[in-house]
Order: sequence, then C-alpha cells, then structure tokens
Amino acid sequence: MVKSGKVTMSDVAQLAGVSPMTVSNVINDRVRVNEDTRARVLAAIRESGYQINPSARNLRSGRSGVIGLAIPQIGNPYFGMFAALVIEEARRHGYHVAIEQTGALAAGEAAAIAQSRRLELDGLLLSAVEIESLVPPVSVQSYPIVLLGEQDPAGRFDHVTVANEAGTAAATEHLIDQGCSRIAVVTGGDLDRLTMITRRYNGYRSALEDRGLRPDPELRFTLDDLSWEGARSTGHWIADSDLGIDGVVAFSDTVAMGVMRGLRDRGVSVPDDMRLIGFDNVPESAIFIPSLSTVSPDHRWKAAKAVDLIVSRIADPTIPPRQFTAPFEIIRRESTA
Amino acid sequence: MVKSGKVTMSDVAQLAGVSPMTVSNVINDRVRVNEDTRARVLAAIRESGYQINPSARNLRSGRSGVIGLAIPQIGNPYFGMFAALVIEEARRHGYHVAIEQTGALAAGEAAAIAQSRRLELDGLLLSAVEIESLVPPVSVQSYPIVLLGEQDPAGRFDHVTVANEAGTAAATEHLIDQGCSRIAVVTGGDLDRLTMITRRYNGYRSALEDRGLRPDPELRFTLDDLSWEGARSTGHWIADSDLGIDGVVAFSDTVAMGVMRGLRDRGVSVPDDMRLIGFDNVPESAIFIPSLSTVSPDHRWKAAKAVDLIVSRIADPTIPPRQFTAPFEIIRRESTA
DNA sequence: TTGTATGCGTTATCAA
DNA sequence: TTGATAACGCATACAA
Repeated sequence: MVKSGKVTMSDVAQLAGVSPMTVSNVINDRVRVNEDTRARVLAAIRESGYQINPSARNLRSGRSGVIGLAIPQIGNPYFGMFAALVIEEARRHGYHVAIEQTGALAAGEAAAIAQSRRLELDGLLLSAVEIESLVPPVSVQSYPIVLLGEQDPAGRFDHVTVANEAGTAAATEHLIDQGCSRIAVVTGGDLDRLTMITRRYNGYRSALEDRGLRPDPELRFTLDDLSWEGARSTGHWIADSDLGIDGVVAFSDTVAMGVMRGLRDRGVSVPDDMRLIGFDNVPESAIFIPSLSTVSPDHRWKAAKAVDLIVSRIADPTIPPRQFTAPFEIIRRESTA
Repeated sequence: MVKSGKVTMSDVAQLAGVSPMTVSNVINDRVRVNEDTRARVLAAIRESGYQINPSARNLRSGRSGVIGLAIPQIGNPYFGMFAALVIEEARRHGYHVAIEQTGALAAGEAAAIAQSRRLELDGLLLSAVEIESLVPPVSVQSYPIVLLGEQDPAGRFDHVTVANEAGTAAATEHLIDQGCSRIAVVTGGDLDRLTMITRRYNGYRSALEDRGLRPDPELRFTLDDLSWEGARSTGHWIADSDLGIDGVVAFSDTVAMGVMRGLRDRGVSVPDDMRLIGFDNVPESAIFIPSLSTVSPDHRWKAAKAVDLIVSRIADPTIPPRQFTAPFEIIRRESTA
C-alpha cells in the first residue's frame, strides 16, 4: 500500500500492465472489460492506493457531480435539517452536495459568491433571502439554479416554495379557533417587497379579515435582528405591551422559540396567558417546553422536488421554468393547547 | 454581457487583445501588470461574463483552496454552530469550506467517503465518532487531516479537542455544590473504547469519587439512539425509575434537552425536582425553558485552532502532530438553580 | 511588462 | 476488448 498522494491513472495502468484508458474504463465501467483485466486493474488500484483526481476528471468531462446548496446560516435549525434532507435526496441521484453559507446576503455579496467559486458545481439550490437583488448577478452563473423558499418575481427560475400565505393563514385561524382574539404577529424586516416574510404576514392578515377580526398595526412586531436574542427581546416587548394580546403568530419556529423565552422571562405563561404558533416544524419544536404548535411543510417532499428539478435541468437546460409548492399541515402542540 | 458558460481565458485574452497569460496574471495578480492592460483585461472579463474554471486551475496548480469539514450530522445544533465558526475562520486564511455529512459512520463508510470524493480538498477537518475504525482507511488520503473532538490513539494526527474529563467533572461538581447527591449520568454507546463519551463518563465518575460519593451503576443511563427522541425516552426512564435521582449529567446539550423534555412529560420539574446539566453550550441552551446549565468550551478558539492547524500542515506536511485542548467554563443557568 | 511552450490527469474518439 | 492520440482550461518556467 503505497502512501498515495500522487498516484496517477498511468501508474495504476503500468502496475496492471494495461493502458490508462483501460483503467479509466474499469473505474467508470463504461464498456465491457474482460474479467481478468478488470480484476488486475482493481488489484492495482488497491495496491497503489490510487484515488481519482477530481479536477482532471471534471476538466475533461465537464461535469463534477456536485450540486451546491446555498443557505443563509448553517447553524439555523431549519436550514440544518433541510440540508440533511437535500444531501440524502441528492445521493439517490448520484450527486454530492456542497453546502454554502451565504449569510442572508445582499447583492454585492451574491456577486462575490458567484465569482469567487472554488468549487465546480453542476447546479445550485439557492435558498435566498434577498432574491430581487440576488437575481442579476446570479444569472451570470454557468450552471442551472433552483430557487428555494423565495420566488423569482421575473419567473426565470425553477422554484420550490412552501405555502407561505395559506400556511400562516391556517396558523392564525387555529389561534382564533382556540379562542384568541387579540393576535399579534412577529415579522422581520420591511414588508415593502414580496418576500417570504411579507407573504406570511399577508396570510395572517387575510385570516383575520376572513374571520371578522380587524388587523391592528399595533399588534405587528418587527424583529430588528434575526437571531434568537432578537426574538427574545421581541418577547419582552410583547410581554411589556399593554395591548391585551392573547395569541402570537411567529414567522418561524426559531423566532417563536425566542419569543417564548422572552415571554417566560417576564412571567407570561404559554399557553395559559398567551398562545403561540410558529412555522417550519423544526425538530426542536417538538422538544421545546412547552412544545410548539406550528405550520409543518413537507420538508422531505420539498427537498426531493428541489433535487429533481436541478437534476432534470442539468440534463436539459432548455425546459421552461417550473414551480412547486410543498403541502403543509398544522401541528397542534402544547403552545396552543 | 455574454450568457457565459464556456468562456475561456483565451476568449477573454482575444477580446482584450492580449495573451492568455496576461489574463491569468491579472486574475491572480502575480506580477506587475501595466494599468492600461489590466483595465482592458478586466473590462473584457466583465463583458464576456468570464468565470474561471476551478477544475483547470486546480489541476494545474495542485491546490483547490478548499478544506473539507466532515461532521456526523449537519442538523445537529452543535455541529451546525461549529461549522459556521469554521467557515468564518477559514475565510480569514483564504480558504473555502466544503461540509461533508458522514452520519456517525463506521469503517466501511469512512472508506467509501475516502474513495468517492468528488471534491478536491487541500485538507480535512474530521469530526469523527468512531476514530479507531476510521483511521486506517483515512490515512490513505492524499491530504492532511486534523481530528476534532476525538483523539487518535496512535497519535498520528493533529487534533483539537475539548476538556472532556475535566469539563464533565466540573459539571458534576457543580451539581454536588447545588446539593445533589444521587446524580445520574446519561451516556451513549458502550464505554469499552476511549471515545469522547467514555472520557466524559470518566469525568463524572472521578468527580463523584473526589467528593466522596459512590458511583452507582444503576444511575448510568445509556442512550440507544442519539436522536432527540432517544434522549426523551431516557428522560422517561429516569423519571419512572425509583432511585431517588436528584441530578443528571448529560453528555451533550442536545441530549440534555431531550431528557428535560422526557422528564417534563412525566411531570418532573427541573430544577425543582431534579437538576440537570449538559455539555457544549449550543445556542439553544440559553433559550430553552428552563435554560440549560452546561459546560461551555470555547468554540471559536477551537475552530480557529483547527483551521490554523490544517493551514499550517498544508503548508508543511512534515511537522510533527500537535494537540490542543480548548478552554472551558461552566455556565450556570436555570436548570441547576 | 508580456508572450510562448509545455504539461497537470483524465476521458472522447477513433483505430487496432 | 484494448490502446494511441488529442484535448479539456489553466499556470509554471522561461524567453522576448
């Protein structure tokens, strides 16, 4: 067993007494190779500790077998869980996933990512926050892109999304069904652009209106910081406000848990004093105390669909953009009991 | 703006009226290039939508600028948090990080990973669970490896670890200081080999002995499943046992949170009926209700050190293996109040 | 300061 | 069934 490092295909070929091409054929089993030869080659590969050089292979073949998954924060429970599913689904199609952390970026950073790539990607699953600004630089890419979560206003990309409006509407109605009438909403950032957050806010609003409740601007709380600590502070504001709030719709489970913590800091009890519902059904939400009611999109479905889309588009870049929305259900847990 | 895709350096060169080599020099700014020429080249790059071909560059240069980070579960809060730190630290050194999910693998799978790489890596940060079985196949790798968390019994690799024994000992002593005398421990897997988990168990044991408490085998609970649900079940067992347990040391925060949930399912209150402490100080532990006391290793220090090690070893593979242990502190929160 | 020649390790093509 | 040849796109070494 040679110490490896720079064993090339030619070395293996020499060792096995065949041509490099035959080694290549064995490795990729492209054509029928004599059983004897194949065995000799395999033995030589083992003996030499040969490992294929991906760069050379990619350069020659034009494909890398790698798809990128760009997400804002790898440490976020939602993205972590989703990444694991994408990895699994991609493996079924023979693809490897390279995870990219974008950090909820704006245009300039997107461009940087696009240019500074050190990885050869066959395609990219892009879970972006700021699609509008992201699209121009991103369209220069040389590989297909599938958008996750957000939608491209111009409709130029495949995308898989979740039922943002319907999901939040159902969540809001669930609170109403549980007897809430002063329902606050926790959003993030501004609502001028039609982002995921805006869609979720719209779902909340329309559910209130459908059920004859008047959306009250005072009941809208905006996160100035998407971290858990930011959400916790929002919980403090809600607790300290004197608005008779008896229910809260948060735009994500992560935020919901932070808000719960903030409420708890102020001695507000969930669900006794106030009910609360999130969005995503991250694994943590079942474990949290109290466990968190939430909108649960079918994440596996979403991951599988995203991978299907990118794989098919890699195969044929000319097909027109396709769009899918993952099914969801409301999970009732202690936080809205 | 050409639609890109297969614009090569030669195309850019032609467009700018220079040689390919000059384009290369501008891109990598290796030698001094005339300001005029540089401007022309940059314009040509923008105009053509040129993007460097990483495969060709890597093939030629022998380096990819990418280090791998192999972790068992990307969805696990600890690994997610740690990955984010590694990405940051690597960027400082001009490296890109490719995250690899190994799934708490055994030898065969490790070999598979080693062989089936589709990424060209300059080095690998390996956060392994099963080091002993992992090492043989992994040593065939053609790039440097730094071990995280676990240690190589044979001492052949650089590694960065945390104070597993001292940390858990301090955690156990904290419980004793808080008045606990029947302290259970939650471990995972068998304790025959000197894994991270065994070290943490040893810390618990030695702290008990140091403080004149007898380690009771009945108070050791073993997870049969590292998931949150597994930990939750363990919480049920602890609650249902009639052993007078008044404190619990869990080998990780994730497990601790699952156990808390299990205790809560049975109406056991933390910290009133039972105190509980974890290990890792993941972001979730500050938010959890009750917030979780824990052993907090300096994760940023650990990430920075790991990146330092791999970068220096890439530069000079001949230096002897080095080993570091991250400092830690005990974080006191509600769960042991 | 810029250009020319050459080869990195692999695979597509075609010939034997 | 196997092998010879060329080429993928870039950067190193050296020459101009």
